[in-house]
Amino acid sequence: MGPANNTHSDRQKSVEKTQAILEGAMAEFLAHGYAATSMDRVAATAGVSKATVYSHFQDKQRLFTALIQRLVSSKYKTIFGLESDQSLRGEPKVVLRTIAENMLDNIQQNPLLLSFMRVIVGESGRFPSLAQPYVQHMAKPVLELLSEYLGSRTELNLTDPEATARVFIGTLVYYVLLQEVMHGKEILPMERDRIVDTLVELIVR
Amino acid sequence: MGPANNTHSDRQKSVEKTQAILEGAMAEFLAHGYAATSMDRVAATAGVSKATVYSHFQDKQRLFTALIQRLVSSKYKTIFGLESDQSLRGEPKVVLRTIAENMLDNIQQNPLLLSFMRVIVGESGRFPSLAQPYVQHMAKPVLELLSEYLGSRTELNLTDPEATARVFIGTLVYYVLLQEVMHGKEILPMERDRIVDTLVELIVR
DNA sequence: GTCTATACATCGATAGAC
DNA sequence: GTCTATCGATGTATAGAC
Repeated sequence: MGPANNTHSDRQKSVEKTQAILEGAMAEFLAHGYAATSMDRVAATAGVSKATVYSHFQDKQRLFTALIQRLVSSKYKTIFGLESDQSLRGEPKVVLRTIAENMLDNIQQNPLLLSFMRVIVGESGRFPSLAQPYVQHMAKPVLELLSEYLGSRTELNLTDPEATARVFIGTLVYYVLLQEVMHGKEILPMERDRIVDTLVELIVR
Repeated sequence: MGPANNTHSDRQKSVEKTQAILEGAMAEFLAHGYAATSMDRVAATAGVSKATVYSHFQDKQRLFTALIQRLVSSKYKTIFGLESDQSLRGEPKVVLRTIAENMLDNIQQNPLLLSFMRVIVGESGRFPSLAQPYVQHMAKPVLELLSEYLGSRTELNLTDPEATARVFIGTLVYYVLLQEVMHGKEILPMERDRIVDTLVELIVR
């Protein structure tokens, strides 16, 4: 299976290379951010030459943009474990606890998500065109689904379900941000159960 | 004791240059992040030569570190408007609302704080030695002061004041992060009064 | 202490062979 | 389509004059 063994379609090989380039780009950009990542390292990690990278993506900005948009619109939708409405059955107390624990589990078991948070926040100044898809396709669906749920459970007597959803998600995001992303775990320890307990207790009663 | 009162002390001039360099470094690093900032631009913005920058700070990393530590340990302590306990008098409902509004005011009227958030989060992977002072000197004092306050107001009947403080601060930080830092204002509008109202209503009752 | 000039490495991007 | 080799620009850091 050498490079000269292309008896049939080169187009098929091309899409494989595209995938390899995107995977190399993911590893490098998530590890080092946009500016500190070189196209040489992307090419090396992808296992192709630099010229091949440029034949698939016009320049560094477009490669970075393509990567982030791909991450935002497909794979990472499952961050919050909130894809379907199937998980919304049961007592609100249990449902909310499950949502919170799923979200924290997914992040804790996937270190790339921490890198993704660093990059998407760190580059939001120079790449507002990437921050907005993040808001549109990751934050918005989660907040809307949770708002809808909180509003539908009239027994909770919430005066502002949308704002309450922000409290819920915001508390969890800040917890991960402080403990994991900013390495605050040792300096400012806090068991995650205390966060989840408090959140559920404040909202459900 | 003015800076012009030195007949021929070069040591006095040196500290002025040091200050100029740090100001130039602040403008550049906060605007472009660590990797995308060049020492040439820092020198130009500071109004000195590049060699002078290197005579005051050994290398780029140490300049960046010195800048961030300075920002963390002095100026930006007032972010949350929570320096003294004087603002903690009155009904909890009023006190909590005031704290939240002060914090949001300070951030909204100081765009450099948004840049600071982008940089401190974005570089937290490669500079854990900077993220930790941030936790130590900025997040921790605020959380501890608020925890102490929430715990002292026994009429609130809070089962976990520390975790409740995390809910409070986390909601506000996430609100700023989503609306301002990540440019979510237009896509996902939310009046800040709704956030503050909901937060106060959940905690005080 | 501060400057100008420069050494040396690495960057993004491209040309030309196959 | 993919490679090797390379260009021009720019980066960090330093040498030497004053």
